[in-house]
Amino acid sequence: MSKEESLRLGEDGVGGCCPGLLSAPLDGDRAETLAKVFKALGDPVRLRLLSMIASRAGGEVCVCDLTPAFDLSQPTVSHHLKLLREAGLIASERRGTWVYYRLLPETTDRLAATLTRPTGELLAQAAAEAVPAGSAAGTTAGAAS
Amino acid sequence: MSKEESLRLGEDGVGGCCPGLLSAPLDGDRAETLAKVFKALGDPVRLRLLSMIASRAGGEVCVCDLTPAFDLSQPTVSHHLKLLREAGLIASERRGTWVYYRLLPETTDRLAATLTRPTGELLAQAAAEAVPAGSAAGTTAGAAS
DNA sequence: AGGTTGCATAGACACATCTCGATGCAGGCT
DNA sequence: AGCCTGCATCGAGATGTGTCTATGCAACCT
Repeated sequence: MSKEESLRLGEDGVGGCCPGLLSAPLDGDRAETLAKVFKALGDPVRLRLLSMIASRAGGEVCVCDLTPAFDLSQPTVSHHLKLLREAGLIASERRGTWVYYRLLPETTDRLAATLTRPTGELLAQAAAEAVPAGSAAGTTAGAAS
Repeated sequence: MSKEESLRLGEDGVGGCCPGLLSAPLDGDRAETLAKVFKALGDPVRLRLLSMIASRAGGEVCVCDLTPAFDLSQPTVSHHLKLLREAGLIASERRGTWVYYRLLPETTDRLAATLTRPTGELLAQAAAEAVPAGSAAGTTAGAAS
């Protein structure tokens, strides 16, 4: 359990190197890696689990608190936790009888960065919204047929 | 096609109202809605499609440019585009013979916000990283066994 | 009109995923 | 030791997903 094969999004996701989804075409390998993390988030049960873990005051939640919060069997909840763990979104630690889960914020931070548009576009949009309409007729290149 | 049932993440995702995944436990309905969008991102082909669309200079891409970029049949690419559309991530418009897709940045913006930690935690972590270790022994409540 | 091209839809099939009950294993009790 | 509790893993069954070929529809071009 200690030697889990959890995902690494690559150190380059946030630091300014790799531009994220929205600014460059994204090669196949990175797409594959990213897809695994998004797939882990693509289930309402896992989203609620992650949310419960992340929003906990102490930063940790006992599985014994998570399981009864769902209308699912204990093995099913355990299965979902495993997927979140393998996606690198959470980590677990056993202390005595109980197992505690905590968020790995690096991963969610990197995901958020991946979904964030380059600053240039944000500025452009802000400008476009500031000047409602009318004066800008033809700003988006030549859309004429 | 114009009356698609694409998802709305709710106007509250970003404006400061709803706190995102990581700061409050996330009720079942919101989890369900969010999961659909993440599920749409949980496939490498769709990630690459979204990336190609989002990073295009003019903001639009013709399907005729997307399809040959993949080692997949035309209906398969069309299917993936449909899922991205139904998730509210992209929109399509037909002009003459060709169909053009463009990013809906509101959705990715909201997703990024959903994955962003509340500012308090960011500050706390920045502080923790600034002061490497040693002086702070016991800042995280009582984790002592 | 007839033919051609671009894209979407329909139906089918292989494979993955979600869920469960049964079982295993670690740690704490009496 | 023996038992009980908390969590993980196993194997099975139902459902969902990704992909294909075949087909349909819209727009353009003789």
